[in-house]
Amino acid sequence: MAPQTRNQFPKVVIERDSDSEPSSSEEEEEDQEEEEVVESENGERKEEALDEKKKGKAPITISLKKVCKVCKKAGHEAGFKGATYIDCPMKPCFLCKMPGHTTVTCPHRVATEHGVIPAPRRNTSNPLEYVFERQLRPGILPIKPAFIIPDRVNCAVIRYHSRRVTCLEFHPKNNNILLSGDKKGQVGVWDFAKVHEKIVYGNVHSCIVNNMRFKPMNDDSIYAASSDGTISCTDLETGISLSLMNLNPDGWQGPSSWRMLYGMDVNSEKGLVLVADNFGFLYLVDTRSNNKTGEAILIHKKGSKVVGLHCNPVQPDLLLSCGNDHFARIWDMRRMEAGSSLYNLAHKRVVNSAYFSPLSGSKILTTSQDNRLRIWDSIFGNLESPSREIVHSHDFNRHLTPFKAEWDPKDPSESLAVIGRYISENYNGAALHPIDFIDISTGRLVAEVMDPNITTISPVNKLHPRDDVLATGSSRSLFIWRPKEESEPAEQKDETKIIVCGRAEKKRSRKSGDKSDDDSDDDKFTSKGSKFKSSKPKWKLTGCSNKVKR
DNA sequence: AGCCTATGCAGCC
DNA sequence: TGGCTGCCCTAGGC
Repeated sequence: MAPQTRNQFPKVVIERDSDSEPSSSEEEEEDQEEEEVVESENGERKEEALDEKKKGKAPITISLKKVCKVCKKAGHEAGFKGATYIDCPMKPCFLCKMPGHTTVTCPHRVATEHGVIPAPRRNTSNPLEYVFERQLRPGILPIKPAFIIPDRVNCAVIRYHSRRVTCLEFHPKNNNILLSGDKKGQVGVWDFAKVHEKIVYGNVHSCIVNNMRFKPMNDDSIYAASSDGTISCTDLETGISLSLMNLNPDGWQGPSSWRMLYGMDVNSEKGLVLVADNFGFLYLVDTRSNNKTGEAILIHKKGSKVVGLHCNPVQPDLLLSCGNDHFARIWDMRRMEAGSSLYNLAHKRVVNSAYFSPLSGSKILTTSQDNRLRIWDSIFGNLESPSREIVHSHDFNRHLTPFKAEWDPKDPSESLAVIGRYISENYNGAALHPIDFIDISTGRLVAEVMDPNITTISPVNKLHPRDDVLATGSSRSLFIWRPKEESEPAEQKDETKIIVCGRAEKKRSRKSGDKSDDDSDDDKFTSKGSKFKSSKPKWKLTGCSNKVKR
């Protein structure tokens, strides 16, 4: 099956604020040439060589032996051809991990259904399930309303953070405030309605911010868990941060003792912040006294990282954890002790995230590094095996923030999830990594959302709790997506507002190494990173500087 | 344009 | 258990 070019980009072209672009006719010619090349490569290569000879081009012994960049063996090639990635046939499929075929011919890719492996429906006589079916199920809409997909970039801050974005959080009340944490330990507060209003607090943590949660009863403050081993509580107005817990009071004593905090959630009923570390332990912090309560509890394999914690939205006693020991585990908060989990949900690889469904709390959605999403339809039903597995490309890569499938908190049917895609696809000659909306009740790919300007992978995504808005963290940039307005001729309505921050971290020309008062260059945001021609990015760019407050 | 690097996990011994 | 090695689509600086 030949790789296909998919999707036409809407001509949502606004305006350029510069005349220094190369003339368009030139570019178009180049575009055509490139297309020819791509086409010929889809066909027979030998013919191509013959053609070359006919044309009289010097056939300098470009050895006919093709050497694969991936496995180094001769006879075939792998890697990018234009915007299409050709797999090495010697490796198992990059998507589903099964041998015998490559990604291009993977059944999970060819099928629009994205590949669902249904689990056998077992009859259970579990009384809890009966209660669930009687009492909770009627509250969940049997007919799904049409999904509304935010599929158009409304505004963005390019290179907002100085390192890649690791987590996002919407403000619980103020609809236009987005928080973002980064790998360097900084926290951004952005008002995306007043696009220019934004700040980055530089002194919150000393390395990766792994999770943020708003403080219940005081939505001016956030908790953050970091790989520096501390939980912070930061005032969003002032940026003043206090540390609730420090697991490395003696500083760096080597990697075998350095504790990092990953999973975090707040249980407001119990007045607790729950955090877990890279050695398998859970810690509880009282939100009133800001002090650790009780002893650390081993909740995953000793020495393994616990990457996610989630409190059930309707049953405050239920906790869900997941981690590098390939398990997601369900706990009863009333009796937390090592080995006392209610259920252990097995995965083939590391579990990047595990979330209860946002409204009923009765479903579980997990993202695992084996390129599969797993869904358990009812926590009161049979939990021995997932109800469905959905093959989806979200491989682990040490340089990327781990992918996490996130529920749409507004979907009354609790069936829409969003997750970034790792593998790229050829969209009009550009290799782009879309953000996928998946109906987890069927495995159907509802929408793949992308923009020719975003050439980087988007592992961090969050759907707005009230509005039809998607926030994306991709590399160091943030994007806000809204639904395309059908009624308007997309042409001019609603300019896409893009703010481009400093080109890069400033050289430490000044003693402090701080760049807070520098004016950063307003350079173009183009798809510079892309090796491929793409539809021309034509967003109007607004230059500005990025304030980092320390 | 092309090299370099940060640094997570798995699999091997 | 621990140390070492290798890794299929990174991103961005130099």
